[in-house]
Amino acid sequence: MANVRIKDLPQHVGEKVTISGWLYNKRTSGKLQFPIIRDGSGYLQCVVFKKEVSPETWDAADSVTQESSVRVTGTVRAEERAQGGVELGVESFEILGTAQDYPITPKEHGTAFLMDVRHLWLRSKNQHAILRIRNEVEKSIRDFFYDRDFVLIDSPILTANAAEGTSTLFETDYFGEKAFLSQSGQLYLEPAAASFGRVYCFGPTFRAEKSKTRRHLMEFWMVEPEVAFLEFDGLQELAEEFVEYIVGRAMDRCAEELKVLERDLTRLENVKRPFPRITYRDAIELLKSKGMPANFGDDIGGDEETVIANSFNAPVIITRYPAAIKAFYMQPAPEDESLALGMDMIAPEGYGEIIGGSQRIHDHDLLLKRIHEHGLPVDKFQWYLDTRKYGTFPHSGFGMGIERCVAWISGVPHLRETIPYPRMLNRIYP
RNA sequence: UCCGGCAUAGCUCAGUCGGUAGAGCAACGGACUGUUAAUCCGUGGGUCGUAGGUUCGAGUCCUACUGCCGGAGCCA
Repeated sequence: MANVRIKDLPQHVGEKVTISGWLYNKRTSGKLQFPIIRDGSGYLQCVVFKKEVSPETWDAADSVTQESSVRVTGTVRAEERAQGGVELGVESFEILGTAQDYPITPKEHGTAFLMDVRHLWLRSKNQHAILRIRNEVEKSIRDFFYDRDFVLIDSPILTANAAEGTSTLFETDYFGEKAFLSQSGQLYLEPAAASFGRVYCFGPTFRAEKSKTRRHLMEFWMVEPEVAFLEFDGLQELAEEFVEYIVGRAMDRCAEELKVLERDLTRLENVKRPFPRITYRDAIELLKSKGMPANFGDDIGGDEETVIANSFNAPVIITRYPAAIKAFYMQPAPEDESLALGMDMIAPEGYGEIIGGSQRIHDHDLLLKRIHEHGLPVDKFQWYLDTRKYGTFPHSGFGMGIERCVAWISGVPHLRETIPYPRMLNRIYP
């Protein structure tokens, strides 16, 4: 008999089916047992009456332990008392693999312990819900760009040079030469934009910074669109449309998961265009008015971001930063060339910067000057300068961190739960 | 790298003034024919992170170290 997925059972009421999965929990009452099975698609209450089954089936259901794998056959029936509205009247119950002393119990645990057993923690209800939301976010990102005629350009992970010359990179050996794990695909996308007009990359990125906060991972996923002939205002519109779309998709298609996580949906319903936009100068004034120590020219730190985010209901776009505190490739603002046409999008509720983007310098000589000013090795950037040498064009792009986005949508406080196997300071196992 | 905190049963924790190690959950045994984190009765389970010091006596006080957690910086 073919397996049926638990989520499809309401369409099989009255039929005899076989379910394969793992024992989530079990409640017993003498000659009656209620094993709860999960199969990845849902949870199913099974009912085993001693007098209705063989001694072998009874013993199997009686002795089965939490998280053992099982195959159960029985008749589906509608039952109000069961979660999900259906239950399975068991005829046969078979243990495929016994789980001996499963470490995660239905009671509370600390995150240090849970991270040690991350490979098992993935089975838990909340983790399952978070990773399903991540799955939906990743699919909606691909749909968004595919539907708008963007071409996916997979950027290299092994690179010869530090993209922005700022962050600390993981170093590895490349047949006797130094190589680094990529911290951004952007520089590789700009030339590709001259081939397709609209491109994006989506993959893992690596930062060797010894960050120890809930907003940081050593290995995280980033999506980076890059658009030819798109200028600064259009870039902000693209970022807004993108974020509104992703949040909307998650609310549409992950309602069940958001409910499991007890996410306050009113916070997500506010994510509608246009988002509030303020300049860096306004942001500094706002911080001062809230009594924060902030001066023009300072970087906006985590605490400051949260204060700004809490002043608005939707994600906030901050624009026109001092060029001195931003990356070398950002286009100067036309009205004041000490400002850069860079934008950050700050998520609400203290989740921090989810998007960073800019219009790129397209003038060859200005870009060369900036490379010199930042002390970067010109020879390593020759290929990057070529985009400005052979038919240059104004262009813009941004990067969005997937984990921060998923953490915000899911309402989980720490990034480590939004990626299946987080790489953090002092943690590369499992 | 810097600042703060924590380390006791498989897990989450309590442990008073320094005087022979405790609870809940999990595991195991038993009772129970509609349970919803089922309930009830019982059993087993410990090198108190490591090393040193003070003391008649240290889980408890002191020192160092290790590990972990949270935050800062950096950033997405």
